[in-house]
Amino acid sequence: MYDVARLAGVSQTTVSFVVNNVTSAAISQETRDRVWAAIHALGWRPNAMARSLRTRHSQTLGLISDEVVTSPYAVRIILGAQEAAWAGRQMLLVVNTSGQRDIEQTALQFMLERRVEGLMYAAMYHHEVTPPPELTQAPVVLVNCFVADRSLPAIIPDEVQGGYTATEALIRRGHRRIAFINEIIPMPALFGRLEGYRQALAAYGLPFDPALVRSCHSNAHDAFAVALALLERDDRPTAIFCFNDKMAMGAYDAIKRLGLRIPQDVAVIGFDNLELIAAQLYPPLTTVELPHYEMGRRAVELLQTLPAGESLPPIQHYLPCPLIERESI
Amino acid sequence: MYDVARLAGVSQTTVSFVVNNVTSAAISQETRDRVWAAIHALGWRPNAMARSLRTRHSQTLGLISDEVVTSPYAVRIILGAQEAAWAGRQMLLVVNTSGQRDIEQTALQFMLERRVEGLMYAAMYHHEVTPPPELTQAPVVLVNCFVADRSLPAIIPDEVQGGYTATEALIRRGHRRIAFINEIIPMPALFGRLEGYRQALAAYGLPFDPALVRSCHSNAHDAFAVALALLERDDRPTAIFCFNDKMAMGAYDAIKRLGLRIPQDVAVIGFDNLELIAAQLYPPLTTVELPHYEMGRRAVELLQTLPAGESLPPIQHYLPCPLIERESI
DNA sequence: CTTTTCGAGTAAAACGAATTACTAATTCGA
DNA sequence: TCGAATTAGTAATTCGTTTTACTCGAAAAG
Repeated sequence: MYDVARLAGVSQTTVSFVVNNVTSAAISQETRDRVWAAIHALGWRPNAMARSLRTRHSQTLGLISDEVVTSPYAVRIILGAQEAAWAGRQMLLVVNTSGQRDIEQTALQFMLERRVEGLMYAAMYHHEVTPPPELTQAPVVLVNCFVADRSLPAIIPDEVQGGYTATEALIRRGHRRIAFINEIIPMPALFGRLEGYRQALAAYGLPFDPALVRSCHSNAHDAFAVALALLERDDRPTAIFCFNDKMAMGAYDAIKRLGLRIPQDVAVIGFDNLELIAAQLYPPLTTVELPHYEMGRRAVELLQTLPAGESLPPIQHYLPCPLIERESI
Repeated sequence: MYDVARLAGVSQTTVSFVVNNVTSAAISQETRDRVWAAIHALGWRPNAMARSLRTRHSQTLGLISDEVVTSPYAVRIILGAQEAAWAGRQMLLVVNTSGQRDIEQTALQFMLERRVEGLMYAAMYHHEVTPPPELTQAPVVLVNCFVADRSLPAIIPDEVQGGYTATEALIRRGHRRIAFINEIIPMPALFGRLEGYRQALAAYGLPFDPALVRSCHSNAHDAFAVALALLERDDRPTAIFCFNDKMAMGAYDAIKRLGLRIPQDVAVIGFDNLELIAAQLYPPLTTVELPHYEMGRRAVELLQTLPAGESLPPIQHYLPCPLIERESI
């Protein structure tokens, strides 16, 4: 900056004023032009560290994730966060901990040393977490996860509404016997979606038939077997709500194996909206989307609106899971 | 740091020496203990910006990607880069440009202002790129892409070897009539894999039959039609090499539709190793993996080994695409 | 004519560490 | 017993900016 000043024949202060467009300082247009010319001639570029040191603003947000980065399920959390950060002229510092506690700890230290202006702690799938206590040394928001006592702000998908939406979409298509192939490992999604399924049935005056609700591990292969069993009953369901798209893939196989057509004979609806599966299946799969992008975006926006020095109130933000209509129902 | 020094009854210099474990300075164990005690009592944490300003090391690498972050295809580039960066005590600054030129430009400025110690410019799929010229103001390496004149170092998958490996795997299983459903939009992968396919046939003394090589858009639906046509010939192939896993998904549908079995009647091999598809299909899909993780890792390692101030020689590093054996051949 | 007020800029003090060049006290070696 | 070496530490400078509190001359106001 001193070099630029010398070349432009002004003081370093003036260069700073020109670069930052400081309105309170009166600098003539002529001088501004000379300064900019000098800047370009020298190829000078401000040093963000010096600037941050002085202004005490790092313009940086930290994102610590267990596996989000790896998993196609939730990469969009990062994208949403990154685009929102970008809009606020901030950069995103990303660390994937692969679930290792020590990495998590160190990553947190690193980010705090870099004076991040906000922290996001994200999980690959919606579940309870126990983050390190230092997390609260910067404004923090949990993404796709929550702490047991709900003492930290969190952004999570509204699983109940998602289950309701999926079921309702089938009911509206005239289905009365709707099977639900659920996940078997206990997790919020399992309970929430089941609850939504029940609420939708109740809302439309349909009976809840326990025989139509099955559980298995959430992969195509296991769901194939369950769907087959379900479809070989005399009073087979006319629609299947699958806990996720991978299971829907298995259900497709079962339906085709029995020579039935989708959606004419059996409708299928999934959950997750994994483009790779949902859009590639034939017919394309109607599904409910987990609002990953939206969660990332909202998280950053919450952090950005925060007055300096304060932390976010421990509100649990439930984000809706929208219906993605394709051709399977 | 001054506060810590005061509490410990030493100078700020001493605190710095203790914190950084400076061996050239002789500080008694007793004093060290007192300093650490003061640090913990005050909850002091070094300020990375001040440190970087003074040391002129940002401990940061930048990763600019077009869509990598979004796409399940290549997220692993980031993971590989991040883990390698982590191993070198560096952090990764990630920006996804969504292919927009202006975002790319600004992101680059931001990163240069933050004095990144290295830059990676990554693409979602292997193709030619024209990055902004400022890219070379820091050591840079292209990942999964290259420039026309090969004047920048790049890390790219060895498509030819990949095509060869896939074809060879089928030949070794005894297949003699091997179809290849290729991508139709011109790109390095298309030409490379075809070349590998031809080389493998030649190496094993098999004739190249143009009738067995078809092209279509790389999605399940179009590949379904092509596979069907291929399998309805009198002299149908006993194996199909698909340009990618999505197309293999379509081939599976076609084979099952015709009542044929995989791999007994027709073997299928894919490319990409998209866990979501390859592992969920039945039978699980044997495929060739694009070394995304490895590319990210190698890129960072190249940057890390670089002496300060120098830039990498414009070597094009071809990384092998390993065979992932499952049950479809 | 003074006094104010502008306009156009400048000097100097932070920001929070790392680092260099010292000092003062002790120990060692012959 | 005296100079050299070692031990234990400190003062002051520096990194590259932002920002506050000036200055200095000219025009406007009274």
